[in-house]
Amino acid sequence: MYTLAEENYLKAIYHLQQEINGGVPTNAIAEKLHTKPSSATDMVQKLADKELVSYVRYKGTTLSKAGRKVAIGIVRKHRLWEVFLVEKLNFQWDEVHDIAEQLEHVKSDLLIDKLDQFLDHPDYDPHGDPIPDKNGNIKSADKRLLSELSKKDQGILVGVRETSTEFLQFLDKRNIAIGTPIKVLGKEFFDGSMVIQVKSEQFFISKKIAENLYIQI
Amino acid sequence: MYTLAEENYLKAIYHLQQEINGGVPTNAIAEKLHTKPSSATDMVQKLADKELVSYVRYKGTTLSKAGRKVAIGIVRKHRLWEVFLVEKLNFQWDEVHDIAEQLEHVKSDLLIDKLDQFLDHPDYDPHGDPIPDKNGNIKSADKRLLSELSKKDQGILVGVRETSTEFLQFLDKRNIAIGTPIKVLGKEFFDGSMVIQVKSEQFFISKKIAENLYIQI
DNA sequence: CTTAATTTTTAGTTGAGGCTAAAATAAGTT
DNA sequence: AACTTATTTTAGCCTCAACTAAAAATTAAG
Repeated sequence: MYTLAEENYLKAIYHLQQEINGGVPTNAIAEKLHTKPSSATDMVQKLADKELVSYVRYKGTTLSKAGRKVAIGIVRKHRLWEVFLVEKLNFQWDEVHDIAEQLEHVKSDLLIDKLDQFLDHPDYDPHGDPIPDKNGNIKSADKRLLSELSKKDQGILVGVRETSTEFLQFLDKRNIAIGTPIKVLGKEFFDGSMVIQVKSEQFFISKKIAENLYIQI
Repeated sequence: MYTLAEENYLKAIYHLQQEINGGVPTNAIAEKLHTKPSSATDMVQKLADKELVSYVRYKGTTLSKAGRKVAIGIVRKHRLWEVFLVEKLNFQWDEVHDIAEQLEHVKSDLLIDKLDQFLDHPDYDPHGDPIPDKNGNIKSADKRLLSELSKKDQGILVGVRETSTEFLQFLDKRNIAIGTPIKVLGKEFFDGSMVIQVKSEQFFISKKIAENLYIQI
């Protein structure tokens, strides 16, 4: 069994690997976990001793096969609990992250099996992120960032990259949710801002917003 | 907020106070938490500093009002989660204790409110223990131990004192569950053993068994 | 290609929560 | 009352996972 801290580090490294190619920098890990670089160095060295990551001084950290397995297990639990909170307990999608962050560390394989069954084996969590199956396989839809689309492109919102309350409520306020069709009406080369069509309304959005929305064409 | 260890100590002291009159002995706390007496001394001193218990050297520990409030909060969470596990996820009543022991430490008042609502405000957990309400009030049925009854007394099983897998499976095997009517057919003065009638069957049970079954007459 | 800035690591502390071994107090017995 | 036994506490130490301050390695800039 792994400690709370170990699980959190492995999960953080896993998520950072999705965004960065090559080894994950120690500072990036520290920042994600709101801790100091020296603490992160300490922990990745311990994880390397346990063969959960491979770590080269000054070069960064990558998950080993065993480490990835642990990380994906945590991600699976996190996302299943999020579905539970939204679908069964009627939480809003912007309220569930912190609670799922606690629930994901509860240890019982049987519990997760039964929860998965109770929720009818969902494929995606409330933010559109895929839920790994029992064996760690992840359905990866070929989505892309809204910011990468061009004028006249259109598709369906299938996920969000940011899950902060502020961002999710920004979307709620504009009636933008997972499954909502979105069309690019215009794109400004200078700053990457866009005008998009959402149902019968048009919105101006900054590049920063567009970089946090995943669209399936 | 309280640490995991603090919560566990407060809960243990709470449960021990139900069984013992006067201050709870340090050794009893240590035994309940599978830790050493010296560790227990350490912790109760810290809890006393925080005014969660009152502690007198060599005399024992009792919960303060604040400490009791915390303990009852944990008990409420534990029992609600047990109901969830049995009613919604189809766990057996002997499987839920360890998992609830983890879930009880998840911190979110809103979560517990919503869980309580989802479960339709249950009054008792799967072992027949009352679930404290949001304000810490507990419905106390006037139950008594089967071992205290005499020949020809009868009543309904409303709770169990032990919650170990072994004991609960012992009951399952004999089709004895919460709500089952039980009648004392005979009682041996020498060792406190009994013969009881359960539905159409009769069982011989030792004093130890009878001391762990709560009956409402 | 040397210096400056940045990133990362090392060394040494801290606090929580355990432990062992030894000392102190309380309780029970002659 | 004195001695034995059981309980409880103290003292000192350990591990985990954080921290600060200082050193070292890497990268960027002049």
